[in-house]
Amino acid sequence: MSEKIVLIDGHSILNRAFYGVPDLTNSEGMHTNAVYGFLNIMFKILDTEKPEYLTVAFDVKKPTFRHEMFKEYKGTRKPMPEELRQQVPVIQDVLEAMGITIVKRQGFEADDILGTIAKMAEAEGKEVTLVSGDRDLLQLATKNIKISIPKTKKGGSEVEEYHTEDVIEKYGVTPVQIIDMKGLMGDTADNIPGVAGVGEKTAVKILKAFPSVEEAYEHIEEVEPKRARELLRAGKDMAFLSKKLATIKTDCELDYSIKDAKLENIFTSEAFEWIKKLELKSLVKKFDSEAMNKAVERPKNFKYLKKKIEVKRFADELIKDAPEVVGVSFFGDEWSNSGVTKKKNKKKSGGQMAFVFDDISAVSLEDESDSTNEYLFLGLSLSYEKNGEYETVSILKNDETDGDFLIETYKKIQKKIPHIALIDWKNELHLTAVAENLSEDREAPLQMAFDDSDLDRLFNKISDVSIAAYLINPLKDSYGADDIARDYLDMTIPSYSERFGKSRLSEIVSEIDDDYLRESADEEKNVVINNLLEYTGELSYVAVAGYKNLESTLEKTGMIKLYREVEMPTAYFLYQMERVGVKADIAVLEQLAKKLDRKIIELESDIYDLAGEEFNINSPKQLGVILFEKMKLPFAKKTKTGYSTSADILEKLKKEDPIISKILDYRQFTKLKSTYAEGLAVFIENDKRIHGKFNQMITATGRISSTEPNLQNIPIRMEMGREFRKVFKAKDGFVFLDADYSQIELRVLADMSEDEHLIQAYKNGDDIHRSTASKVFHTPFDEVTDLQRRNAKAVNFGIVYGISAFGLSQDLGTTRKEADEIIKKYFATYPAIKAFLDEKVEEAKETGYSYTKFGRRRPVPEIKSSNFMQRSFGERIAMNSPIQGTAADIIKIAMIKVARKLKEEKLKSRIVLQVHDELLVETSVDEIEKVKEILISNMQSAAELKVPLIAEVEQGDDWFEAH
DNA sequence: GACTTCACG
DNA sequence: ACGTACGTGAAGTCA
Repeated sequence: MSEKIVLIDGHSILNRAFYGVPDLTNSEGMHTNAVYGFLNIMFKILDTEKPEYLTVAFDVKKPTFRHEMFKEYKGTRKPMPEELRQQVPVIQDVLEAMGITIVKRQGFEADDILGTIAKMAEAEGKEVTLVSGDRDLLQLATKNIKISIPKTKKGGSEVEEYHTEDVIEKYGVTPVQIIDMKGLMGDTADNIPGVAGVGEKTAVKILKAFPSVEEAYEHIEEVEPKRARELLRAGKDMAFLSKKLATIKTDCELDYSIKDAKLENIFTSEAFEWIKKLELKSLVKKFDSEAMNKAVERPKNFKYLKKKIEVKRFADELIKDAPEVVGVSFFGDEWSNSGVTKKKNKKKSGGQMAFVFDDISAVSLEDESDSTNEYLFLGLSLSYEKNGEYETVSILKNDETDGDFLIETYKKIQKKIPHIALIDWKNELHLTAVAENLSEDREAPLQMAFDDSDLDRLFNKISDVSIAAYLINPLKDSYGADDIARDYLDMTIPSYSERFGKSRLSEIVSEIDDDYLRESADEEKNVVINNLLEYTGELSYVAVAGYKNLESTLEKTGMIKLYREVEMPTAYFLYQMERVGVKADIAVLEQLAKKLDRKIIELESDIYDLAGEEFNINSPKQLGVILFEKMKLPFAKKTKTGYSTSADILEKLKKEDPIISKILDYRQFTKLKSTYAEGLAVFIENDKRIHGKFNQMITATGRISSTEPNLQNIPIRMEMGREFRKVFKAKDGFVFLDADYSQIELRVLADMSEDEHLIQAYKNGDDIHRSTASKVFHTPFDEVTDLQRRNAKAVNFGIVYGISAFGLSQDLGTTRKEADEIIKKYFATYPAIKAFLDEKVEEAKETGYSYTKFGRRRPVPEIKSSNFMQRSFGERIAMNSPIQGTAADIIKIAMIKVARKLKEEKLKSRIVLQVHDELLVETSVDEIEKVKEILISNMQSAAELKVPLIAEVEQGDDWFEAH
């Protein structure tokens, strides 16, 4: 058996993959579909061919000789779409990471390179498989050179294969004659002109009689039919030029030798990194665990301390050495007390955060006495530089080295070390609190582990690399140790799930704990122990090794101030807010649930009666069939995977049939019951409070998000739903003060756009929507109608969202044309706003980012898309993000100012919720006036805008009353 | 796990 | 011609 070589036409296959695979992007907005398709095709070919050698050829985007000759023909070609162009260097990097030989040579076309190598290989007696998406290469087919053309058909891909005889069978000419064919008939795809008037039929006829174009012209008198003869005569120059253009060269001078293209293991760890970065999850399986775990470069010098005395000695020495910075990680599990499976964050994929979020349907492991503990502390790791190298020490919590002891040790170290680097400080604060057994007193969440007597000092001392990475790119979906290592240390470390699968860290620890202490572990256990300790060590190692790079990037991008003065304090006060929680009255919740239940049951039977049968009302699919097929209601308006039954569609059908309003009510009530009545109940802990999470590293714009449960979407707009705000109560001796900003986003717009009209209106304290209506519709201020005001309000919202005529028309219930008119009038009235929005779009196009007033940035990759819809989306993002993001910055600043003031004044009042433009403060009755003043003054002075920043405060015993 | 729907700012 | 408002999270259905 002779050896095999596979040659791939890089651009052609990438192109085919791009158009054959639906658009895919990773979490950063990188397009990956072409890369994904390319790799799939390549893997499939390698699987079937099992070659010894592999080479991929690419064109270089510079005019080559052959390009030069017919660039006037190729000049008409459409440029490559941006989404594809981005992927060209990526696939080359991936292939390189796989150790695959890539040939791209200035001055040569990929076709010519492939032709040359194919002939070279054939001459060496090898079997050649040439993979390309188009048929240009068929001329190279011989009995040793096979042309493979992958076809992307639904339900899997097929490959068309051509040796000499296959070409003859299909085209009626030999491979070599394909060149002559093209000389005669041309090739529209390649813009080869051919002889005018000669098509496939004639060309084949001629080439049946004469083996080549040259011979046909030599015996031109014998060419039949006569018409063809005349055409040939007229187009002689074209025929020869075309043939030349169509000829693939096989004698290029390449600095290439086949033995260098020897195919080795392509599933390298470098390639695995790429696959993870691109988030091509289905390809991950192809990499064996060896490739996954074999690091390019791995942290080393791991130590594990077990005895108290060892730890003490270590701490003393560390303090004596006094490194500038130490990486620290408190590790453990987050856990739930409710016995109910908590929902995980939807947005997680490849990497995970340092701690495991897993369900706890199983009986809790230990420590049942204190079921209010949300977190389980398991140990501590420290990492620092010594003699030019990093050393890392892990200590598991055990009977000797218990929580108190470890906290004491850490406190000692922290006091003497100027700088601490860590991953996800907020999480770590929770774990230190647990380690200290602060759980008894959650309302005084001042932890011993961190000296918070001087907050400025604290915020400057701590570096949270996760937050830094979020600021640098807020589009990622996780900022765990593995992510930081990959993105900033150029290092591969396994993610949590790669190491431990779905097990919780506490399970791993309890498995090995005793043996680890006794040093009596067998081989197998040692693997587990090492795995665990490596993992825990990496948490602090990555923090200390990565923080410099991250912080210098923050400096370069102008975000260091935002990081130090906004994000780090935010992390700290969010921790405090989570720890304090908000009181929830389960009795109110149960009452509401009962009320809803009664209504739901009633509605349900009414709906069945009206429909004439029972069905699942919650199934849009079944509902659609009932409404639009069985009941034949008109306007089965929208479809995607069926009929749309969304509220705005149903709303329009209300007068058609009484069933519609019943369904709308049913929807509303079941939503309230499942999401709020039942949903909230499971989160009420033993202290009668809900300790939701406020995530700082989720949103693209800088807002905070709320989960488990989401406390930022408690109903308010509908009467019935609004009742749920009565669940949230201030504890005894306290009331709620609820402070919210008035139209913060529009005020930010006024400030950033510097529009005089808007600024003046705000300075006057005018009703802003009325003012807009008055100006846009040329109506005296006092004569503005309700409709005009409503329309103006919708436009103001639209502006903030990144206006589009269609979106506005949807909202107003008018035509696109009318909406367009209104927008035109608006921009005529407020030219500075128009200029501002245009400028933001331009800026995003030029820099790739949107920026807030405080320097926070958001990448907008969509804005360069060749797809109209995507690009428009990018433009709206570019208009909205600076506004929404700046408002988010402002409320973060306000929150920090308020929380600091409460602390400085040693008040008992605490912020318990943040809802984007609102702060809810559980206020001690004796502090009401003071806190009111603190809220208003600090919120209003959070930013210097060109318009007044207004905050309004209300008071109540529950959230219903206070808002 | 994708898709719909709907709660909030 | 394209088919939408910006930013989130949770629950339910269905394959």
